Amino acid sequence: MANITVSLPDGSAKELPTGSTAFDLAASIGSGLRKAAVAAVVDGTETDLTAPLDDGAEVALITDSTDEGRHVLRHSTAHVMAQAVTDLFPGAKFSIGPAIENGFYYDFDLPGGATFSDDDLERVEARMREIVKANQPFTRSEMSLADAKELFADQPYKLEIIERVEGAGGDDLDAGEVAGGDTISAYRNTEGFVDMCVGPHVPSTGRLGHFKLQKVAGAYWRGNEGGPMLQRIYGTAWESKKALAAHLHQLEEAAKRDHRKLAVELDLLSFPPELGGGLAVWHPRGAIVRKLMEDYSRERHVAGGYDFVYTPHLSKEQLFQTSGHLEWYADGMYPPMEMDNGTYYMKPMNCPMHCLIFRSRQRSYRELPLRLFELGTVYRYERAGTLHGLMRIRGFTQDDSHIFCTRDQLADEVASLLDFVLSVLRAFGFDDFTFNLSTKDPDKYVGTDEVWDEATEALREALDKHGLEYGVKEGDAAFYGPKIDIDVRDAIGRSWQLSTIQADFQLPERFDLTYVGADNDRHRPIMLHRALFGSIERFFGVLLEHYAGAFPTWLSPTQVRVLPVAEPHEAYARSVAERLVAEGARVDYVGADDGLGKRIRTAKMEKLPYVLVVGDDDVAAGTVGVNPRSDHPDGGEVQRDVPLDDFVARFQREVADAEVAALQA
RNA sequence: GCCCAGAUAGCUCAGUCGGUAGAGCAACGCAUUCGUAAUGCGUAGGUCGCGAGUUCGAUUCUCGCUCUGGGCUCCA
Repeated sequence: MANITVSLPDGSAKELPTGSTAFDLAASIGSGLRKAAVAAVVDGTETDLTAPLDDGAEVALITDSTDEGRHVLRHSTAHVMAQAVTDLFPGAKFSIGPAIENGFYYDFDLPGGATFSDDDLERVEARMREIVKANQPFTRSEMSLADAKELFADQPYKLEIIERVEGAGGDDLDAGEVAGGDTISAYRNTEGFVDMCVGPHVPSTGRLGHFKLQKVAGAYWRGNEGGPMLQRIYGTAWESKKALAAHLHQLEEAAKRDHRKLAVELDLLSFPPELGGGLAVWHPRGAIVRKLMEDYSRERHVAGGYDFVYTPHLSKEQLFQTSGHLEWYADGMYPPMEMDNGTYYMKPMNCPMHCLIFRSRQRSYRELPLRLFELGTVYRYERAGTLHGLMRIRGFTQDDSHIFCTRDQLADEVASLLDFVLSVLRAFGFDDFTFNLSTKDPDKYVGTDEVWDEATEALREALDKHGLEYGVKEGDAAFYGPKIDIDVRDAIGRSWQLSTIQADFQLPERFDLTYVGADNDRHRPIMLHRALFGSIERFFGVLLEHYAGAFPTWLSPTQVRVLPVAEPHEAYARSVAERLVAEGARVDYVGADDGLGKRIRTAKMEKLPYVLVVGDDDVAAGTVGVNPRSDHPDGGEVQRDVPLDDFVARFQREVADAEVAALQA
């Protein structure tokens, strides 16, 4: 019997009997690898473990605790879910079911337009466990397009995918479904269930099991709002019970940081139903944090050479006709208000008003770049289903600026903006950024192609000059120009889009903005739209989750709470509080009506940076007991008998250092 | 806007197979005066999200609306 020789990623070679599979290879290397392998990469292509290897093949095994391995587990689990659903709901049509980050989903069309309920999830999950227990093999087969159409004759969504493959000739494929070309692959795990899929899959359903179905949702077929709505089930799947438990635990931790929950617990703000969806009121404790953020923003903008302006919240329709918003952005605007002298709209953006300020008198090239800055509150009609706490609301304030400059100034201006943005974001504890360049939406833009190309090129150049890596989002630009969006990653790894820098050659044209150049001719300025926080509300929400409600001392609503041990110490405690107020701290005092333990606990729940406890010793010696928050960089241990002057000095240094660090960031 | 789920005291939640509701925490009062994450006792607090319908009777069943949560689409 002849042997084959395959090479491994480490460069070594392995000899195996002819007909051996990647699974045999794994088993020959060791039992650990045999258990961990879920698929293989053979000569650069992901392949089932059960496929026979050719002589001379380069083989790398995919193990279950890698991203690729989990992808295989999740995709296979999605198949099992589809099988379970078709068992429980005879006649159910299935469309696509890919692996996604941390899990998978599958979309179904249930007979008679039926929908899933939460109870169905349990039934489906139970059936899935039976399928896993039955350890059914995943068997791959390949067939022509014509045969595939016959096989999936009663699966209209699969047919549509096949027909798309026919029409597209390999382009525009559905990820994870088909490989392209004129062959379709399918995986069968019982006579009754076969699904079209490129694979690879685990050898058999018994390899799966550490999964949990999470939620049902509606989802449009191919994401098309006009198309049918399918029923989607989301699930998560992992390589081990431990990994699954860890993921579920992380979800719980994330839920504890939810800004909506923290906002209630810490009495920061609320969304009264009487106001309507997506409209918030800021309570004193939230408002002070917001004010500190805004003050900081203003300081930085003063230093950055910005001029401050204010503009109203609504305008006659003519303004938004000139700007193009009524033509291109009407869906995002509140409905019009009819008044005796015309039709008014709430402003969805500040830019048209800033254009009016530019145009209010003749401008000289000597004034450029002119940077108009406003904490401008805008109103956008977000569809009801899209609202989400502070992250997506209908009335919000942007730290907005419009910079009018010459073409020559554009590149430098964008480059210095990038520095400015990053330094402001770093001041709030973010240091992991992602950049995206959004290009023209071919269906929704104003202006000529040349101008768009020039603006896009200017942004690209600025990013390149900074040596920043960035993604490109084709067709994601605003209607008036391309943009750079900056996403930040928070303390638990979630990504949020905050800042935006947009180049605009259109609004200066539409508003007929000009400046007089050194040559005494009139020229058209270029406009940059930019927001650093993006929306103060969203930024605050992200910040709240980033810090899990424990704001750094300089941002904390209450920085210090003073607690007397018992009644005799109250006068001294008050004098400590007064001293701290005089030194510029935000301080409160809680008398000895409750036990000390209780009051400390309450302060800890409120996530206060410092609790000062004073008793007999402190009254006698002019000292305090310092109990810092457990996350304090100098350690969270209680220190007794600290001279009040020492604490004041420490506190002031800490706040000043944070501000200096922020300003220098 | 579309699909699913939900709304009971300030907060977290229980409950009513249709006979108008209960706990813990918080609030308030009294007692306690205590050295670092919950002192004890008591009081008050709810047209059970809003509006219709069915019913002798609806917080409970049905429908509509509002708001909320999870998705889709869209977006700062």
